[in-house]
Amino acid sequence: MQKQPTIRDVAHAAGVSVAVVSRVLNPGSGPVAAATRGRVNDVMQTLGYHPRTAARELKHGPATTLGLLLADVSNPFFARLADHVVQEAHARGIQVLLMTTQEDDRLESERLSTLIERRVSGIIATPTGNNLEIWKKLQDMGADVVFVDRSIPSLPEVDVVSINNTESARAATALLAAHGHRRIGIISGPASSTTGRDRIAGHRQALEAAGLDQDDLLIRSAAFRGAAGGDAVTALLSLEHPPTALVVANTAQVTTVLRRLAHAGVSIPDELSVIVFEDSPWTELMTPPLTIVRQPIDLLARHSVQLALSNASGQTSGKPTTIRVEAELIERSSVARPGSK
Amino acid sequence: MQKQPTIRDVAHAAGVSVAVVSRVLNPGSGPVAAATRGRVNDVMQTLGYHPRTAARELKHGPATTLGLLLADVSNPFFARLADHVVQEAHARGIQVLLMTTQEDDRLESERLSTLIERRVSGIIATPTGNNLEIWKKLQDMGADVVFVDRSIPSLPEVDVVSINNTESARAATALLAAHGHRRIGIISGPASSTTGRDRIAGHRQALEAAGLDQDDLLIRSAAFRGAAGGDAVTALLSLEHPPTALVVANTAQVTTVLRRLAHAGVSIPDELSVIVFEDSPWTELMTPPLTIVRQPIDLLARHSVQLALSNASGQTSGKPTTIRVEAELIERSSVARPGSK
DNA sequence: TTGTAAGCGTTATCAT
DNA sequence: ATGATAACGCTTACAA
Repeated sequence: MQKQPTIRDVAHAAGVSVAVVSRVLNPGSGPVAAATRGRVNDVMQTLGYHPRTAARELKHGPATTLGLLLADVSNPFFARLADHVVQEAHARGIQVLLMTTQEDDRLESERLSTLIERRVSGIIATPTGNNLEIWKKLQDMGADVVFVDRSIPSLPEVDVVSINNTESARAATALLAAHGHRRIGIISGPASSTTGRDRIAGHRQALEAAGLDQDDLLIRSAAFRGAAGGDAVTALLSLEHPPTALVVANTAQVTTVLRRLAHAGVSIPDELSVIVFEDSPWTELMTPPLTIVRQPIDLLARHSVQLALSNASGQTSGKPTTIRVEAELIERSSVARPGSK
Repeated sequence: MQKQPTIRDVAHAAGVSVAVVSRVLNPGSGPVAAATRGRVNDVMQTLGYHPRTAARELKHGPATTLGLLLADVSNPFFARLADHVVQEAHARGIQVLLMTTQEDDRLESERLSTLIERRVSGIIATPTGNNLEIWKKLQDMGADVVFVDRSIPSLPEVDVVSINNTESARAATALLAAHGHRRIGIISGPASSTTGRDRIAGHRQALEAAGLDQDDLLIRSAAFRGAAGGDAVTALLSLEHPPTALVVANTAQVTTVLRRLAHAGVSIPDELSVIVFEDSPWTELMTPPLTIVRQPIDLLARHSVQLALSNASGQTSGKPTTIRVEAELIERSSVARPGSK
């Protein structure tokens, strides 16, 4: 960008003082004669004047920028989350600085630093699970942090917005059990993640409620990145007693799991019933259409932005808020009775 | 965020002047005794000091923020583009302000305003095609704009990074023709978009090269948003002489098209051969696996960031740059000879 | 109603 | 090697 006109240029051209220009810039900050206002506005127009955000932010904290720290935006779940967060934020006149961690705590801490330096008014994040000290420092600094999707148990002070992971997984496994499956596998996120742990817990609850054996061999924690999901499938299939049903509770690994299943020639649902945590339009286009657990991404986004911003408004509620929205189990055709081959 | 320590607090606590602190903050900006540097660093550490970006930006223009203006991040293509842009930017130490337009020019112009106010060092955008005056003004201001994916023909001064849309569509249609299809349909983006127009042009080239009739009824321009793709399918299928092959060149409408096809009970590729412009992992998981046109998103992102930033560095090459990267036609199983039903 | 001037937190220029 | 101090562009008491 070239040398842009400043508020002084406008003032001079309009034959008024900078204070007056500032007042027409910020209506309500002081009186301005209608005639003057008109003239000033005209000048701004012809000069192509745009107030410089950096200068404004320098005075008061910038209640105008939100940091969105996601693992990765290639993952459609996070992408849609980002989309909604951005829209919610824009609706409130605030902008979003998008950062990604690739699930790498080193990168996460770097991103957090720049977020701090920018004095963002709030941070919405899917934490890697590490960098405990930094998160702590952040909340000590009075930063308005909201964890979305996942959380960090040892940081109970932070606001959290997510689905009820335990219940969602419980419902999925329960549906499978209700169809008569006795050997139900689950591929979830890493044990270090709350989503991974909670979904496994829900799975176990359903197993217990249905009076089924808890075979730990059927429970697989797969990393979010890489081919972990596919490997878990292979391991599961080569078991002496392989599962007849599978819950894929690791959204980031759904396609790798399905690919491996396809390569292995496993037919769904005849040989294996499947439920996935994933709500892409593609799930419905599969053969057969997949039974899924759908997360209400719009709600996750809305609440996250709300929290991140309400806290910023000084409404330090004191108590940390945890919002759990309901996920929806959508039955399609990838679940059948076992042995229906 | 609470009241944070400033450079003055650090200076005071370390028993030096702010100038010294600034020098340790910006190595190379001046000499600092090793001992002093150590002391200052310690103080910064214990005080938890972070230099405020807004203040820095106030001095010199912020070569530290990039605006990324996309139509919508729910679209996996744009999502992956965003992901790569963010990574490329971070690798260069610069941050990304993510904005979306929902293909709405009103929103686009608002977003552009805030980008201007922030004096971002560059803007990477998928323009709606309107707001001509604003884009013009932007380049007059010396802003570093890069159009990615699409462009605006009447703005030849702007850098553009995209695949060769004409050639990509030509290759797709040519493949279909080579399989013996004589009635090949195409569903592309709106005629107002360069991608829409170029891909249709490529389609026509292939038709001509193959000596086939140009039936305009087989050419459908569908809006990026909404159910336009599905409607186009219905229209195509109800033709007296429906196509035996279809190129879906509107990435945003691929799933709606496939859904409509599925509902209509059209079997692929027996009744209809299909090629889609889309590179989601899901395309390979479909039955049958889809033949696709893959865009090298990483290259699009890398070049975009490079251009947006190199221009910013004052390297005003003068001439606008247009970079066309090659898309890849990946043959899978959704294309067969016609009438193989 | 309008103008003056003191910051906001950094960087950079000159002195010392 | 270090220290004052004047910007940077804007907001905001406080005067006029």
